[in-house]
Amino acid sequence: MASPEASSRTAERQSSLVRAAYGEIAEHGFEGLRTREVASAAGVNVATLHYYFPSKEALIGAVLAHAMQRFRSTLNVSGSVAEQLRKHFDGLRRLVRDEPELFAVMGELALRSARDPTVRDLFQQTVDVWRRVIRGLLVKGGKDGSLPVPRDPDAQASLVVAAVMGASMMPLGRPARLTETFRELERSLNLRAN
Amino acid sequence: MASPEASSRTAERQSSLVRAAYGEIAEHGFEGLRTREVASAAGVNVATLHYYFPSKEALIGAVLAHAMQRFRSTLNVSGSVAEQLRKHFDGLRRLVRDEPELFAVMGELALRSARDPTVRDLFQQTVDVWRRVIRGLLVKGGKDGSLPVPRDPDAQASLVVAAVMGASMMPLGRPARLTETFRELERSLNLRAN
DNA sequence: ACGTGTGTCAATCAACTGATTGAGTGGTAC
DNA sequence: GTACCACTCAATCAGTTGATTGACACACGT
Repeated sequence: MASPEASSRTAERQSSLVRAAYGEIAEHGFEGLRTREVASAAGVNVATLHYYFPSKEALIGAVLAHAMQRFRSTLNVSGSVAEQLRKHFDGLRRLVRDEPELFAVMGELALRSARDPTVRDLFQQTVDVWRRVIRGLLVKGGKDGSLPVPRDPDAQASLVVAAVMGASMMPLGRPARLTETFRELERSLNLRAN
Repeated sequence: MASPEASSRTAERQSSLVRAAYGEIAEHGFEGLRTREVASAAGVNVATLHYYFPSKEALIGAVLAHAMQRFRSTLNVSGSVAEQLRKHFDGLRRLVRDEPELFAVMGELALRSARDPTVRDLFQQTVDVWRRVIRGLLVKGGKDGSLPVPRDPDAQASLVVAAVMGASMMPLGRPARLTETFRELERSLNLRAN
């Protein structure tokens, strides 16, 4: 044990490498992810990267965990049911605006999840939690009368998840499309008057 | 000119290489696309591939055109407006079931379109045509009374596009999710009674 | 002063990748 | 038969990639 801050220093270096990899993936995709570039962006040597992460895959695993945790943090909201749903959408809107890289990375992870079991497990689990939260809110809103009783809460939740993923993780043209999609989604859930 | 079928033989070889590349992308993504594998899957030498396509990028361009044309072919439907929309969704469902590789490839192309201008142009254009077709049907259905007059046809069309892309191009868990999403989408457009 | 463990780097390795080369092969025209 | 053509291949090239190596620097306990 060299010093008391040794572990925190290690954690910081790892975090800096993960953030660098995160940015590289957002910019170039997995296809263009190079350990040299990651190390360089983090301001260290390639060997240093391999000192903290035994392999490229281990680094990707850390990026995966980081992205999923980042996304899950948007699921914690409070208030009445309708309010929670509105807040959830507002939070997503803000996240898309302020941190578009997160969705670029999540899109890459989504496609990779079809081939990489490690990615699939955590990614699918996160999406599943997300869908259950939405489903739960819809059902709860139907019970307390703040929303119409849902005929098919599973299907509604699936639609929300699919639409948000499609709109945010794939480049669909002008950003106006994203706004429209969110607006219509809220209408279809009776969260909007107009 | 060696023989009258020389050009058709060339076209066939090119097509076979494109289909091979198509399958490779569906299976391994752009990240795992190797010219050697494509040539091998098509049963020819790497040099033969480069005889028909000057570069890997040219091959990708051909795959792009092939995928987009394949998708556009689902947009041609006939009948009353509501019927056209229903047929459109049925066609999409069938395509997802019978040709899932198409959507895997389109997902890869969608992400790549953020970085590759060539891909972006054709891909965005295709998505745009798609959205306009849906929007047009919704408006027309409102006019002839077969559908409710849409408050915001642009937003509705955007929601459909986003939801279908999210549900079909990204692995969202069990296939039931896809069925649910389509069902709810049809409900939100008043194409379903229940 | 000395030894030890942590962290960092330039240099290098083996494997891989897109692309090219030169030598053919078989068919066609004359 | 021979000159020419489209086509194919094994072998190879140059550049890239993830990962490793050996040397070195620094802090700290003794």
